[in-house]
Amino acid sequence: MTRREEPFVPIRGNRVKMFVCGPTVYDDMHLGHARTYLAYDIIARFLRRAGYSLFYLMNITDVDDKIIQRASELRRDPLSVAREYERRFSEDLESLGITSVNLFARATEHVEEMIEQISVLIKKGFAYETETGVYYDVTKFPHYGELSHQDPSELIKHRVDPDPTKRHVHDFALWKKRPREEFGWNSPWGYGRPGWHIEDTAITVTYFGPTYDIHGGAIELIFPHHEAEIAQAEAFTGERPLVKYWTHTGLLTVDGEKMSKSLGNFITVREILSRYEPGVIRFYLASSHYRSPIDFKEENVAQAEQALESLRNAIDNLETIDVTESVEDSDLKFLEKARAHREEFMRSMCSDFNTPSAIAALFAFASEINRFLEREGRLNANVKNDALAILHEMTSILGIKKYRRVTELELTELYDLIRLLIDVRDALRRERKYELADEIRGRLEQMGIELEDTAGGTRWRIAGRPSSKDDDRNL
RNA sequence: GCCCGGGUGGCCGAGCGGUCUAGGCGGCGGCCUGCAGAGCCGUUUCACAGGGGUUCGAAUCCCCUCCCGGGCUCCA
Repeated sequence: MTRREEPFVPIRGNRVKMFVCGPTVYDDMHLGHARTYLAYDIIARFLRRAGYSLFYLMNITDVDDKIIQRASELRRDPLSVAREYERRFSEDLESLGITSVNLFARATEHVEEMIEQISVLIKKGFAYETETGVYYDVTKFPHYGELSHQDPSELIKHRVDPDPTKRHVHDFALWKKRPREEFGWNSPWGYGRPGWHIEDTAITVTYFGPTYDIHGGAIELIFPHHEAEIAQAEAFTGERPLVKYWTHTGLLTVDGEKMSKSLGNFITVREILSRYEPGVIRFYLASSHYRSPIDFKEENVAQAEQALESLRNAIDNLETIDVTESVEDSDLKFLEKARAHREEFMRSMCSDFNTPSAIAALFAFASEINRFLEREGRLNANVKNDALAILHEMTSILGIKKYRRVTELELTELYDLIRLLIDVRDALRRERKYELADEIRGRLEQMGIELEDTAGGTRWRIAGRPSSKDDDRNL
């Protein structure tokens, strides 16, 4: 509300309640959506890692004009269309590694609560009924517009003609009366369906009560949606604030224009994931601060891919470094540096979840590893484990650890076979029979298997994918 | 019309009053390597839309201007 960064103090102990505006399930998720959900996924991972007990709630808008329109185009039942896209949404979240949401709450399963809230709002004089529906009288709520710095009387521009039965043009619908043949519910005000804004307050008040810690969503929702949420909830419960910390993600644009369904300039998560692995997309999006706008260019994704690869090379280097029992001064120094990089990483994340700055700390660590390896060529075993744990902590907050999507190749026989070829080739190399050795490497490469000779032995990997030794099930 | 953002070196992108440089990608040169890859070292001339101010000192604060985007239907 203050538009400033403020110290984060949860309402109760170390418990944090976070709500993020979820999707309207009538089409597939695109990169713009991914940007927002990814930002909150990282925030959630970080808060948990920082010791907070976080409950992350997201709504699913499964009743809405667009779904109904879509359903009628397809001549299908709106609810089945909603369920289908909800399922696809979950699949997309999963493939992006967005696993931090505790509970998804469907609008259609909270209609009772919405009706109750609307009844109370009418009783308290904040809402009124007309022949077309029930509306919230924004003049009754003095704080309306405070979050987005809007003066209601200045909101004069309308791209759609306001409903003529409303008292004020900016009053918003709580309940829309609709004919029987449409998808809807019975209510004290007749058959119809709820307005869009009421579902979130019904859901958050149900699960979180009158006030909670963090509310997330994209900046485009700040007005009127979030204003409406505040007006509804605070009028209903009589308590304020509804939310202690409001956060808004910046928009993803394409050629300077907002990526959106209506403009048709969107690229779906499924599409982009057919070309890049999830870690790359996560890294790309995390390379900008969550509040900043991002102008999408595929070449920048490719840039991110390069950057991520060099980071992962450093991780590989640390994982495969030779270990010794002895502890050298340089080992201790290295560990000290590793801890300092971790501190820097966490400090960045504490500063309004500054992922780009946190990533810089990660690169500093990577460079530390490579330089140490170059200089020392070995590392104490315990120090190595500690350093790897630190690295794991950092990469798992961002969710950019390596993915293993080569399940068809997980057959140990195949692994053994590749290893055999590598061993044979190494023998040839020792005998300086480079032509044959290079032919083996070349042929394997044609098959999509890349070899890389290092001081610690030959590594291999599936082209464009993380190295074989990586086994990441916990992203 | 009103309310918000944003404009940083070839590209991406932090910083938002002062210390030495953010960081990355790309380019170039070198080292290492049988070669390749990876890595390391160096380099890519004094970057901050423009103009005024405030200040000992501004990319960072104030004012004005320009450009781009978002909101005031629905939209992450």
